[in-house]
Amino acid sequence: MARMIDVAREAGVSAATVSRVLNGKPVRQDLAEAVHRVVQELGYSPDRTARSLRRRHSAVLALILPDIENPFFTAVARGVEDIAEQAGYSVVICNSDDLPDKESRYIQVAELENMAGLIIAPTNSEPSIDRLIAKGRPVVMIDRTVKQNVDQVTFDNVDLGFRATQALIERGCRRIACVTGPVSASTARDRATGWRAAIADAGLDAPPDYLTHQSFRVEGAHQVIAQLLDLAAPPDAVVAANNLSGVGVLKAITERGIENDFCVSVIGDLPFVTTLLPKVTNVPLNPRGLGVIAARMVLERLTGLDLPPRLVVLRETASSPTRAL
Amino acid sequence: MARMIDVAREAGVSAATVSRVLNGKPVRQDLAEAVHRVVQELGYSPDRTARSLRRRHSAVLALILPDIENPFFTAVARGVEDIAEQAGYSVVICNSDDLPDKESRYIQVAELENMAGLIIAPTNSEPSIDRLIAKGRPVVMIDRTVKQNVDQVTFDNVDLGFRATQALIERGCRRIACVTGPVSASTARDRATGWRAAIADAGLDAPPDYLTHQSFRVEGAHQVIAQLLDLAAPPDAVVAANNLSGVGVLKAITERGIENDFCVSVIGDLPFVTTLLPKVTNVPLNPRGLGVIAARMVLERLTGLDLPPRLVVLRETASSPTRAL
DNA sequence: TTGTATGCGTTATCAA
DNA sequence: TTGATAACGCATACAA
Repeated sequence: MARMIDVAREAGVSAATVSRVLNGKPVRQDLAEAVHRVVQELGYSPDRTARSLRRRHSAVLALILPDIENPFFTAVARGVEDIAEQAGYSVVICNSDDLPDKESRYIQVAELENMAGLIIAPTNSEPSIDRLIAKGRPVVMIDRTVKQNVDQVTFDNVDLGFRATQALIERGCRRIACVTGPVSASTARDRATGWRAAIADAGLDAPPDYLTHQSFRVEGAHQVIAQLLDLAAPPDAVVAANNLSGVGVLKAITERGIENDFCVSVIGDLPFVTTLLPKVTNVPLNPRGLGVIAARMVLERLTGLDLPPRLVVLRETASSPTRAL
Repeated sequence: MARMIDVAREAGVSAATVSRVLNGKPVRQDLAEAVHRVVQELGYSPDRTARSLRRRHSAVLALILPDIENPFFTAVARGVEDIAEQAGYSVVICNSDDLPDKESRYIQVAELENMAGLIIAPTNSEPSIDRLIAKGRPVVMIDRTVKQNVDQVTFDNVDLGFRATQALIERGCRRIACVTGPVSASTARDRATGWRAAIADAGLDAPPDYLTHQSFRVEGAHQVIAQLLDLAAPPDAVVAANNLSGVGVLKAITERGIENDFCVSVIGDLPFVTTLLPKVTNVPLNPRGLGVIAARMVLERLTGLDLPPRLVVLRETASSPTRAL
């Protein structure tokens, strides 16, 4: 493997000059050209580890996700990767499984591996990012918000919950339940708040039983529907607060054979829906865009932007919920 | 940030001794204990970058996948991550998009970042892994095979194609088409071979038009079905060679309203199928297991196993295709 | 067994 | 602007 010193010797300059050429620092024209030529000849490329050791961080961004098997988050990952790649960064995707401990461990890994920046869809209410911040590493929270004063990108989740519920009300539903995610997730709480607001706005009523917190996965929602339907006054519709909850709800009502008598409104896009489900509405989201924006924010910080932390709220432009498929 | 030298001073030993303690090399009992205590006190942990620079590789495994948005591959990733994590390795997931150039670039990144090992679901017929191999980095190919003499883990794809087709024949289908993936993927070729063998075995016939190569994604399969159905002698059934092809096929026939007159057999598991699709059979796979085995192979090599490259073929134990859902 | 001294490949500092 | 040299933090050959 060619090293910088080899290039230097071959080009008749010092290693320092090679380094300067490679990093776009001012160097005499002819020397720079000579260096470039030799770099080509030898197929030289700098050792990233050594570079990291000096620069105190490596060209890797960490992306910590609560569920790598949720297409919403793989779409986020795609957005992050696309932007990061353009800028010469790789992306480490870590799966926290919505477990605070696992998330903490990955944050530590990001620190110990000297990763350049970190994007987290947080599970902890206050992820321990102080040391990373102290080291000047950009950290951006996505999807779910935290109280810490740090860059964040999120959707307008109260509004999402409101619109998803409103769609059901417009269809004539009157007893609308809400299947949302873990209380630890701000998205789950905020979307439920929107649901409650829409109910109140319409002068409707919802018993406490109608609000259920689950994991944001298929199984949780699948199971909870059974309980909802067994209530003395069962709902005639449900708001599923994320895509996988939506899948779980649809699975449950299809199994019961009531898919034509029960309305479902899903926040997000149903993944790989293969058949037309007439009574399903959804509020589309743009997870890839979320990733793109978060990645850009990290890169901005890396290139020296020194502004106070920002909170970016993505307001979907779609004026009304659209059909699935 | 505490450094090794700080620990050494505090414990009254040299940095070399601290290093030895941390790496399990023989050190006098009391000194080792002192070091451990100080490590605790200071919350010290070694700088991974510096360690990488010395060890010539870092505690990161790269996993290059052709489509991070395909649940089959996220399940593979999960298997890899679970095993890698136990062994103290992080996993970098890279998305090649089935583009040879992008794959090559990521292989280069893995080399330049001094990653400890590499797992690839290859797109190139012969990925350029020579330099990595020369550096002693374990490389394992998964899912798709290559001609190179390197560790590989794959399914018995000919058999999968055979069984998927056989299931349709048993149902009484006679004109069975095959929607498979790009010719560059051995899985796509082998499953088609199995399809052909099953057809021949049953004394049936399939015109050349019945074999179609597409990207292994929803859209390709979705579009090709239109062409198949417009043939003079259209098929009455189709084998979809992977999960996303299956989704595409189901989408197409549902749109045409012929979902009850057309049989589909899918190799792999349909992701997030929300409604019962009566005429769909599938041959289940275990992508997570694939990832687990590949990760174990990499770790074995990392801990010094010096055997010739192995080819592991996973034979599913399920004796007959099972229903979707 | 321990410590000293050196090297890993790069970038930052400083003097020329 | 350039080059020599000193870090960066760790691991190992060698000497003690």
